[in-house]
Amino acid sequence: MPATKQRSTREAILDRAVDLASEEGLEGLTIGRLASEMEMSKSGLFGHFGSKEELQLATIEAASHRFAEEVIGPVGDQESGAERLRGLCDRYIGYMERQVFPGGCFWASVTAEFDSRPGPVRDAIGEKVSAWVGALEAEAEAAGFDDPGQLAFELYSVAQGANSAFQLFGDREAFGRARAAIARLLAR
Amino acid sequence: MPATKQRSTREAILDRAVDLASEEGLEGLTIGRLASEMEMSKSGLFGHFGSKEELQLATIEAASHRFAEEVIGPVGDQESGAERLRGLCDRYIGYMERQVFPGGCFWASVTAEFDSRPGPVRDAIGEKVSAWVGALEAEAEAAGFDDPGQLAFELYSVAQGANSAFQLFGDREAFGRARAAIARLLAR
DNA sequence: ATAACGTACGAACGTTCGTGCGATATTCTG
DNA sequence: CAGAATATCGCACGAACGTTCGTACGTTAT
Repeated sequence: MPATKQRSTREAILDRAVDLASEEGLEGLTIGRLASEMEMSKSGLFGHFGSKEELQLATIEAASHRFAEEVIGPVGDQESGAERLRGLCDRYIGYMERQVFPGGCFWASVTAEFDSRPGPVRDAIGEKVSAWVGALEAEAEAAGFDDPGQLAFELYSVAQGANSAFQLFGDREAFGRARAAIARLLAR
Repeated sequence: MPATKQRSTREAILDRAVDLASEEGLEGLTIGRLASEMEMSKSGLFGHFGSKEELQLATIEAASHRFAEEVIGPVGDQESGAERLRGLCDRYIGYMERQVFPGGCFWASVTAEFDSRPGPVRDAIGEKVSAWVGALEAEAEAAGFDDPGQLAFELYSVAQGANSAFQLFGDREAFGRARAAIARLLAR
């Protein structure tokens, strides 16, 4: 079963790539380093992707899957609207708190890295982030908030702030602050 | 006047370095590229700093000066407390909106880049950011808010969110959202 | 049996990185 | 005006970067 073997190798690479990129960035994610961590040759690993950019794009895709599994999937059984919105926010903060990615929120890292570098990588990041904020907004709308876009923006901001404070200062208190802010926002 | 000449060259270098770093990051800030943009030799430029890390630290210092000039200085004549806090927030959002740094908020960029890399550079960034958030908190306290730390965290978060949305999506509306959120926070 | 394919390898390419060394030009000091 | 100090230069280095090459080993298909 070569297809299986291939895919599992590729997936193992990407699993590690996502962790590495969350700490070192998508540019700091180096083929040589990734290869040595996977105990592969550079060329063997490189063959799975064909270019560094393809590796970066595949890494973004893999991170998106992990994010969906950790944050969106678990609230699938909750009713759309206020309840699911609360669940999403809960999982969102929890995902940062237990460091699903070792370098903190993957999207915070790579957004800051690529927001001044136009190209396919930046576009791919933008699509993922936009889809996530859009999901928050959609639930806010279903919950009947009168300015869902504003609410989604603030929820996203507060989560970003908590991630930043935790990653830079190790300040776990930031998660409590974020939850308090979110609770107040959702209670309006 | 050699000291003057030296310092002005060094300052000119750092002025460009700060702009470059806000777009490419402190690691992407490369001595070769910086030298060619300054129309200097690599070694000539390198002599001013002695190591890349020293260049990074000096760049952080220069960015801090520019930030202080643009955001903190202009509100010096306002009365401490609610008035100055409002002024600081105003200048804070304005500083992002008119892109004092071409890559957006310098601190947002370098924080995300270095928050997983312990060392003197990360420490220097942490001190600057902490001083800024501390300043917000101090004004919040002077203004009589009952949880200044929480307020400072939320103000900082919302500004971060606006910067992120603007840099990634070019979404200027985010500044309006940020101002609305801030106004609501300050009116409590 | 043999042809084709997927996967991995080691070696090398050209480029860029940060960093040193010695020489030259400019400027300040006595 | 002589000499010390400073600023800048060209050049070279070793390492790491992304990428390409030719090759070898299994597995699958013919």
